[in-house]
Order: sequence, then structure tokens, then C-alpha cells
Amino acid sequence: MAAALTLVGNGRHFDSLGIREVTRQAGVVPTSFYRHFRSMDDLGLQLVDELGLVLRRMMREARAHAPEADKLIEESVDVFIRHGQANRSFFLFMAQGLAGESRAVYEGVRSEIRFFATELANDLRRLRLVDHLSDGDLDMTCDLVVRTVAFSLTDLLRVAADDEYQTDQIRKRTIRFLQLIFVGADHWQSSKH
Amino acid sequence: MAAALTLVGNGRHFDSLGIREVTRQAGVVPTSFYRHFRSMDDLGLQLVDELGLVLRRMMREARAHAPEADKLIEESVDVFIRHGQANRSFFLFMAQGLAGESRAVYEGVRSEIRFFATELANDLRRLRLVDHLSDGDLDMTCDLVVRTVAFSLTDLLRVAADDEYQTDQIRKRTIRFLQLIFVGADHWQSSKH
DNA sequence: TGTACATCAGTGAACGCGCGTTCACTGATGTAC
DNA sequence: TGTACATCAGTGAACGCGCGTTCACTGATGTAC
Repeated sequence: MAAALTLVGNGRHFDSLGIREVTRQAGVVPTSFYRHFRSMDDLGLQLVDELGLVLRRMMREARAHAPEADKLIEESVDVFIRHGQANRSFFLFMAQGLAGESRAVYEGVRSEIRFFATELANDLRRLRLVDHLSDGDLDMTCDLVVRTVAFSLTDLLRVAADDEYQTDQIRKRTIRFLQLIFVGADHWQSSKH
Repeated sequence: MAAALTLVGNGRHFDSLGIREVTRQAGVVPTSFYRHFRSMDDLGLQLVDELGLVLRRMMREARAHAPEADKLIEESVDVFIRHGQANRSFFLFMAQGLAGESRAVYEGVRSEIRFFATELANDLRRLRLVDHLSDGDLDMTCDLVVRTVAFSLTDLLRVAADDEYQTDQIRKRTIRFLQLIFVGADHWQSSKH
């Protein structure tokens, strides 16, 4: 699994990886592959499970760093960017999975993203920052927030990790996206839509 | 190119396609490939160019159908969904390109998306619906709108074309996303951010 | 109108190579008594 | 403490196959005179 991630991190697409290629990267004979996985698809699904752990870690840290409303967006985006860079390969894999060949991997990634949105909605409800929104509208808002962050993460994955200028551009832009969305949420009238 | 698109439309990922596979689908001998392309990457770049034409057609129709402000979002989303379904393979290719192996294809798709956002900003400026926004903030808003629509298109590509219920869900959700963004834009104070 | 030539998409045989998968194996580690 | 056995990750040879790419070719269409 680490070998597959490494190859993805080096610019390869998961769907174009072969068993021999992965085992070569892992420094092991091709036949060993079958000791652990039934197919590349199987390996992909196990990577999705690990991706879930990565996302949960990210969520936990975002909560720890931004318990107060002030600077909540900035702090959270910083956490996203930090984790995005630290787990670059995982997020590349996630982005690939959204347009990949394996329906199962797609469903897995999609449900991780949905879970993330649900958790965000719970947090916002708890913080009582958006009390005027109906449950459905809050879910919708959080879905949009998570999609926006996900798209920004794919931007981030394309710039070199040490390109501070571009990284900061993405950071600022993402913050403004989220501010715009929350300004919209503040003035949203659930009854009207 | 049509053969490659067909394979992508059938669930394959462009990066995992081979020359023999594409020529087989095209009903032609493998060697013929080299009469037209130097490599699969070359073929991909030519597909990006065609994608540009598809996007421009879509833009033109959106303009034709929604010249008045009222129902502008609904009408535009309908056009996006219609074109998304009619050019399913192209949009699958686009989504794949954003996370694919070829840097050149990525850059191409990205610049088509940016162009789309720029055109949208010009249209909105012309309609004078968002006069209070600075140029930078309008660009930012349009970027967010286009990303949101692009993400919705990838949702659309995963449901069967004749699944009217799911399609309508995506339609409604996208419309609400855009409404939320524009509510945000209406109340955005350029000077404050 | 007819002849000679250029262009060019497609052909088919051939090549060496890396692929996925099978098989019987080795050798280290853990477990039972 | 010592012996016998089970488990299991990794090995290495072998297979048939499809891959990308080369080459000299064919045959239709367009162009020049």
C-alpha cells in the first residue's frame, strides 16, 4: 500500500499501476502481492479505508485548533493545507478516485467526503453560529464548503510543496471562498428557498 | 479521438488506455495510430482542444437562454445538465484530466475552466447584477461558481443518464449552491475583506 | 482527356518486452505438548 | 527445555499474452502538365 501511494505521489495514476510495478516499488517479488491483496482494486479499497483515518485525523486537529468562532475559517484552512501537504499522496489518490475506473473506490471516497460534511454540520450546530438555518440548508452549506475545500486541495497538490507563494495564494483564495459561502449562509432565509 | 472518448465513456480512465486498445475500438490496425498522433499524450491534448469547443458551445447556449436576470441560475444549470449529459464522455475526460498523469492535459483543462470563469465574470459585469463587487471579488465569485458547477458535473456523470430522480436532485442541489453563493456575493463588502 | 507522380490513411508481419498469474518451494516465527 | 507442527510472507521459474513500435507495403485520392 505504501509503495502504491509512493507511485501515485510521483505522478502516476492509480488506475494505470500494475501489480509488478507496485511490488517492484515495494522491493518484493511480484508473487508476494497475492499474499496481501486479491487485485489492484482490492488494494485501492484498503487505501480508501486508510484515507478515512487521514481525514478523521485532519478533522480532529481542525477542531482542536479552532474552538472559538473568531478566525475559525483561517485556522481550519491552515489545518487543511498542512494535512494536504503532509499526506499529499493520499489526497492525490482521493482526487483520482473521484474520476477513476473503480466504482467501489469512487463510492468509498464519496462517502468519506459525505461523512466529513456531516461532521462539519454537527460542529457548526454545536457552535450555534448558524441557528437560523434549517437542517437541510445547513447540510447543503456544509456540502458546498467541503466540495470547495476538496477542489482547493487538488489545486494544492499540483504546486510544489515548497512553493510558498503559490501555496499562500491557494490559502487566501480558499479562505475567501469560505467567507463568501458563510456570508451567504448568514443571509440565507431557509423559508424563502 | 472518438474511439478514445468512447472507451472513457464506457468507464475506462484515459491514463490506462493503450494504443492498441484505442485503434481496436476505432476498427483500425495499431500502426495507423501513428498516422495521426505521436503518442497517447498527444491524443489527449487534442481532446482538450475539442473540450474547449464543447465548453464554448455550452456557454453560448447558456447566454442565449438566460438573457434576463430572473431565473438566470435555474436556466443556466439546466443548460449545464443538458450539455453534461449530451457530452458525457468529454466531461468524464475533463474530470480525469484534473487528476491525471499528464501535466499538459491538466494545464489544458485548468485553463479551459479559468477561461470559462473569466467569461462568466464578463457576462455578470455586463448584466450589472453585482456592481458593488470589486473586479477581484467578482473573479473570485465566478471561480467559485465554476468550480461548484464542475464538481456537480462529476456527480452527474456517475448517475445513469435516464435516472431522472437523481438527475433532478443534482439539479436542485446545484441551483441551491449557486443561490447561496450569490446571496453571499450580494452581501459581500469588497472593502472589508 | 490522359498520363505521371505525390500524398497519405491504412495494412500486416515481426520484434523484444513486461504483464498477470500459476506453481511448488523456503525459511522464519509462533504454538502445543 | 526440547521437539513437532502450523502459519505465512516471500521466492524464483515458468506460462501465454498483449503491449508499443519498426518496417516495407498497398491502394485510393488529389495535382501537374
